[in-house]
Amino acid sequence: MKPLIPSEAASTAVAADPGRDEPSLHDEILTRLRDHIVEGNIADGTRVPERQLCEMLGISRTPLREALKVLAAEGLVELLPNRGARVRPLSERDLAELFDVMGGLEGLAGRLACETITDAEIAEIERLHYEMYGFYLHRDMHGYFRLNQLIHQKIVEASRNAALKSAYLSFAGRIRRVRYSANFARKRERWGEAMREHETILDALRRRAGSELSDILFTHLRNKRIAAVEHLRATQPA
Amino acid sequence: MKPLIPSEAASTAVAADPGRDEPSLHDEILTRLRDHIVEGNIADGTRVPERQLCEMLGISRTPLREALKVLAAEGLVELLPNRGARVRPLSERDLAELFDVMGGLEGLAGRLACETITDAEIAEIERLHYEMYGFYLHRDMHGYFRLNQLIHQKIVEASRNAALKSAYLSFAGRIRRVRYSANFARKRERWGEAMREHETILDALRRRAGSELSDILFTHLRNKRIAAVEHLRATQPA
DNA sequence: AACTAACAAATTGTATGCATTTTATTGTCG
DNA sequence: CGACAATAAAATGCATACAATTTGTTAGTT
Repeated sequence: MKPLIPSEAASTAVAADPGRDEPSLHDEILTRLRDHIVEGNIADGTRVPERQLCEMLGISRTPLREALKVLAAEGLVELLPNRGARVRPLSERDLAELFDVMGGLEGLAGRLACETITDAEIAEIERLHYEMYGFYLHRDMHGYFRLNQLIHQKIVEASRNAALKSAYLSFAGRIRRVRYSANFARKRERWGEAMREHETILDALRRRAGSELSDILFTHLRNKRIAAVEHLRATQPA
Repeated sequence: MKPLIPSEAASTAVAADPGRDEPSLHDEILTRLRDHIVEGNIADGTRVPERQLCEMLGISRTPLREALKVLAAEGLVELLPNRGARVRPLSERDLAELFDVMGGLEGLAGRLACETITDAEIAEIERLHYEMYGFYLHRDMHGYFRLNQLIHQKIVEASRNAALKSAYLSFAGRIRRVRYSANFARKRERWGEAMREHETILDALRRRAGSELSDILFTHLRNKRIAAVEHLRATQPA
């Protein structure tokens, strides 16, 4: 038999300790459903009966409904009164709004990052930047996109603000589907423009020019917004 | 059944479907619980058994648990694995982070507002500003605070971004308790400083200087943050 | 007397069942 | 032949019931 280790439990007596509870069984369902939606496995506006999702996930309706409520709060699904849940369709307007919010959050992240970022962190971002530049030169869109995401993520992390990071990830999830396809369909000139913008981002970051960086990041995202909305309009002629 | 006035803050998760009545019974519970927590009727970290809340709200556990999941997603409560829900305690760090995010969101709102705001809307905000100035001169803290909130809200609305507004209201709810008391405890010199900041806000808004307004609003909220954290430190000596 | 271990009560997590509302089908009328 | 209405099927919303985990209490041992 496995003996208990009493001293172990006694040593962990901290009250306000973040990152203690996470391996919850219920969160797994939520994550799976979220991923399933974010990855676009359910078409917009499709009515999905609860039973169907239940047997797909191998669970009962109760935890599923709890997860759906959360996803509705996150804005991923729509909960109509007595008519069930649908994947929330993203209108042009929605997409534009979400990109602007992302721009605001990234701008904030950049501003905050400038307050406390270390030389090592900047060096790391520089390294990613040049790696991304390599993908750009080789016209490797996939690699470029991956590094691009990573750089933005690093900036958000450098802000040292968990609430900001959480909100950022939530909004990022909502535009994920469109974001991918929009980037891949991006025009050549826009790509070069984006690359130049990234150079100014890095420059402002090096100088710890928070306010300036905030502006640049917002504008950067605004340009992405324009490209994304154009792409949506082209692929989904409403 | 008694008709309920749909709360503004509750619109976070609600589907805005045109031409559809949404007197959902479940949203009422969510709103009531949220208000009950935001207004500080439950002390931080208190473990509240579900049954107790059930009979308090006169419902069963199922809809209550769904509401708790949503509130957890909003960051108002903490859901520990098999140990139930607690009101999420706000540490100094949490408070500082939340204020910074609010600053970022308000800065974004100001920036966006400058793009499309009408003269009539600016005139309305000017009116509120001078009304607030009156309260300031009469040292009417309550009136000042009310108008202050209203002005910030008007700027957010002028951004014409529903996603931003929703996120803003959500974050505002999380710091509401502290925000009230912090404002009332505000030092005199800080009050005057805040009033001057509001004048620069109005000035930048009149000139539609988006980037500038963004900076000012962030700094304004940063100053509020400092006051709020000081207040929390004074009232809750950790 | 203090600490540990086992037991008991309570609480949470999940599943199932019933009432209400919505959606699909079918039969009738214009 | 098409549209409407009544009925049937299905899905949602809520409540209750059961299983698993946690917490509080008590007895035993060193």
